[in-house]
Amino acid sequence: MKPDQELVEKIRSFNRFYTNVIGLLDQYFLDSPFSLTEGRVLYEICNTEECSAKKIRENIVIDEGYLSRILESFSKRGLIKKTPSPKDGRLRIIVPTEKGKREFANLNNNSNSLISQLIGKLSEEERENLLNKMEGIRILLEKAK
Amino acid sequence: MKPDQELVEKIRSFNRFYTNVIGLLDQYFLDSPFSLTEGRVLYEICNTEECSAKKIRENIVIDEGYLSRILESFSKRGLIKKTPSPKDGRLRIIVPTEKGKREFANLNNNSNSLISQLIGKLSEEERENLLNKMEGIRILLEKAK
DNA sequence: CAAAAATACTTGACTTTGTCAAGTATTTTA
DNA sequence: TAAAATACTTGACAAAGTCAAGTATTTTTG
Repeated sequence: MKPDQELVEKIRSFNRFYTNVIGLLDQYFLDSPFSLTEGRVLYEICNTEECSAKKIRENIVIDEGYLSRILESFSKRGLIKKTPSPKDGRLRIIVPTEKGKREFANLNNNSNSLISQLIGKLSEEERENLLNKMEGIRILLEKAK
Repeated sequence: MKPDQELVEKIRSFNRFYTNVIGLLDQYFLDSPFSLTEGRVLYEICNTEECSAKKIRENIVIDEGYLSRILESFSKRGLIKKTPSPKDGRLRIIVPTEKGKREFANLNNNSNSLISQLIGKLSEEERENLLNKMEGIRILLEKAK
């Protein structure tokens, strides 16, 4: 086995493990009015200045038509307002309504409480430790890009 | 903001980041004859002694009927052999064929090369560092369960 | 400046993926 | 030994995602 091969296998093992962790944490979508993808879209809408479908697609990989329909559904549900950009008539500026913001906050709370649960049994020190490792991984992987 | 709230938010941020990493690494399924779920099932089949649908469902969350159909399709594609267990006639023992093993190895190679690519720009020291952090996270989260 | 190309979004038709519930065969329990 | 439980299968359906053509607007270019 090449020296690297073992490392790669261990990283894959971690990925399988962490895929499960994420899967568990995503359970909060089950009793929400949103699918996972809708949740991600809503996240982008609530965290992007001058949001548009174009900008959303810069951040998440999603089919243009599919996204268009999700936005249409959000609009019908009263979660967002779409208005043509005055600067560029091709763009639709997307703004969350109060209701949209509320539902997003709700979703966040549910997600947060699952995470709180996950780290519930860890001591303060262990939690810091966990976060340090996470941030370390991020720095390394971002560097590697 | 509660002291924990900030930590939770940072963990979520890492999760979003890592979801993307995993998404990128899962691209290797795109030009394979398997869907992501099929890949996971095949993984279980190739890594479980006396494998059966029951055992697969102990390791991955999947609808019983859906799994049954995936296994049926694997069988038709000549990737596995299903035979009733002599010990318990309700169970079907699943064994990968040579072809199944080959295709699984193939899938692994593709996945491995994407990971190699991911860590390609890291030094030996950084790689070890990365793995240490991953294993640290796993230990912490498994402890927290 | 007008025609062509590109961009942003929408829509229709379709495939894939996943779910739910009822059904069959076998084993375990009472 | 009848009833309940388990392991798997099947049919009908719903949700999620993809592909390609179409519309409106803007940018590029000869």
